[in-house]
Amino acid sequence: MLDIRFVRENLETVDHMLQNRQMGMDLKPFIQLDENRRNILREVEELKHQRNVASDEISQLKREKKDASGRIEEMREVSQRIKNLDQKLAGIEEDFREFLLHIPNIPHHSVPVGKDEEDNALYKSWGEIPSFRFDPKPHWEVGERLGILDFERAARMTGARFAVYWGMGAALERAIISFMLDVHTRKHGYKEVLPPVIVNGTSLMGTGQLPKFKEDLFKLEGLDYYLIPTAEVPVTNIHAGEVIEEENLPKLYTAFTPCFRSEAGSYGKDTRGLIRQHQFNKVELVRITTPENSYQELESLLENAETILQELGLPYRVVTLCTGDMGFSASKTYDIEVWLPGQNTHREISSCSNFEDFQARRAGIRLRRKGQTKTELAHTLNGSGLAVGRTLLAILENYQQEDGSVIIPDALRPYLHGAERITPDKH
RNA sequence: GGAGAGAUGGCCGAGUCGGCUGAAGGCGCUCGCCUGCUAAGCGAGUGUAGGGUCAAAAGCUCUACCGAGGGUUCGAAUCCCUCUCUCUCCGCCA
Repeated sequence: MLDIRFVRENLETVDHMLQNRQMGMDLKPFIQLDENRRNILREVEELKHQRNVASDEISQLKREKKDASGRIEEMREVSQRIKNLDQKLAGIEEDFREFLLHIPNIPHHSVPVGKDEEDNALYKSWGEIPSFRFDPKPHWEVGERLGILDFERAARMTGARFAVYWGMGAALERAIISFMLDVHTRKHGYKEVLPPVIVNGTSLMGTGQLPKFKEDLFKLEGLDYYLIPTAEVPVTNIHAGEVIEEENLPKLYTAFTPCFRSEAGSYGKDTRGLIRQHQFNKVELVRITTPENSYQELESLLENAETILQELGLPYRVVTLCTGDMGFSASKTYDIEVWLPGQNTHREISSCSNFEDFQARRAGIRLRRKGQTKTELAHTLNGSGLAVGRTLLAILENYQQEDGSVIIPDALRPYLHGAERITPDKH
C-alpha cells in the first residue's frame, strides 16, 4: 500500500508507474474519493467538536443543579447529523481503502522499464553450462526411472500437480532442507523460525496477496484461514503491528515451510514434473531493515540465496525483473534462474525482492530510532533460499549419469549418511 | 466440546452511581540538574492514526482510539448485544 499523501501529491508519478507496470488504472475516481472523504471528515469533526464542548457544558450545568434540557435538545439533533455523516464516511472510506489496496508498489529507479519477461535484464551468471556425452533427460524421467518420484499415485490419491517422493528422493528433499537451513543460520546469521502454514486474511493483506490475488490461494472452507503460498506471509507478519527498536535491526529470519498455490490460470503450463506443484517445500529468507539499508540488504540476501546454488555446483543466472514482470508488492526483484539441461533452459529457483515500506505500511511494521519518539515504517525484503523441489529437480537433471544414476553433490552427502549416488530403488 | 475468569498506554496496574480520565499510581525510557565514581535523589518530558493550518518541516489545533464490531444516551473505558483472543478446571487428543 502506498502512502495516501504521496499518491495525492505525486499523481503523475503514480500514473506513470502504473503504465510502466502494464496496468491500466484510472486514478481520477480515487482522487475524487479522497476529496469527498476529507470534506466529510472536516464537517463531521467540527460537529464532534461542538458535541464535546456541549457535553462539558451539560455536565457543568448538572453539577450546578441547573437545567440543561435546552442544550440536550440541541445536541440530540447534532448527534443525529453526526451519525448520518459517520455512516456516509464509512462507506466512502471502504471504497477508498479498497482502491488504495489495489495500487501496486512503485518500482525502484534502477528497475528496467519493460513489458514482460523478455525485457528482464541479465544481472550476473555463475557456473559453466555442462555438456553431456548423452542426451540429458528431464527430471521426471530421471526420477521415475530411479523410482524416487511418483506422479501417478499422487494423482490418484489427490490430483494433478502433486508428487509422492520415495526412498532416496524423500531423503534428498529432507537433506536439501537441512543443508539450506544450516547454511543460512550458521554462515549467514539468520534465525530459524517454524511458523504456522495456515494464516488469516489480515496477514495475507499485510504482505499483499490479498485482496487482489485471492484466486491463487487455497482457502479453508467456512473459515478466514488460508494455506500459505509462501513463508513470506507468516514470517513477515511476525512483527505486524509492532515497533522495533532500530538497534535490533536488521532482523534476519529463515524458515522452512511447505507452500500451497492453486495455480489458477496456469492450466496446461508445466504439467509434467516438479516445476509447478500445488504443494512444494521452500526455505525462505526474510529481512526487516531500516529504509537507508534496504537495497544493500537486497544484494546481501541475493548472495545468500546464490551461495546455496554455488555450494551445490548448479549453474545459474540472475535477472533483474523489468517493471512489467515484477510482482504487485515489490519495488525491485531479482530472479535466480537455475540451468536445467534436461529441458535445455533456465528456470526460476528463487525470487528476491525489496518491498520497501509497501508491506510495512499494510502490516504496521515500524521502527524507532534511538532517542526518537516518532516511529517510521521499516523496509521488508524476502527471497527464496531456495525452492526445495526445484533444487531437487535441478540436481537430478544436472547430476544425471548415462547409466541413469544421479551423483549426489558433495555438500549434501553429510546429510545422507555419506551416500554418493542415487541408484534405482525398488519398492 | 462443557464450566468459569479476564482483555486498559512500552510494561505493571487503578478507574466509584455513565460526564474536567488520553486515561490515577508505579516501573521503564529520554533530556536536564545534583553528586569524587557508581547508586540514590530532584525537575521536565515520554502512545498511535487521521484531518486542519503551513511552500515545507517544526509548531499549533481538531477528531478518533481503553481486545474487535454494533447498540443505548445530549454524552460510554464505564451500561447492553455479538465476535475474537488469553487463562483455569473437566472431557478428548498427536
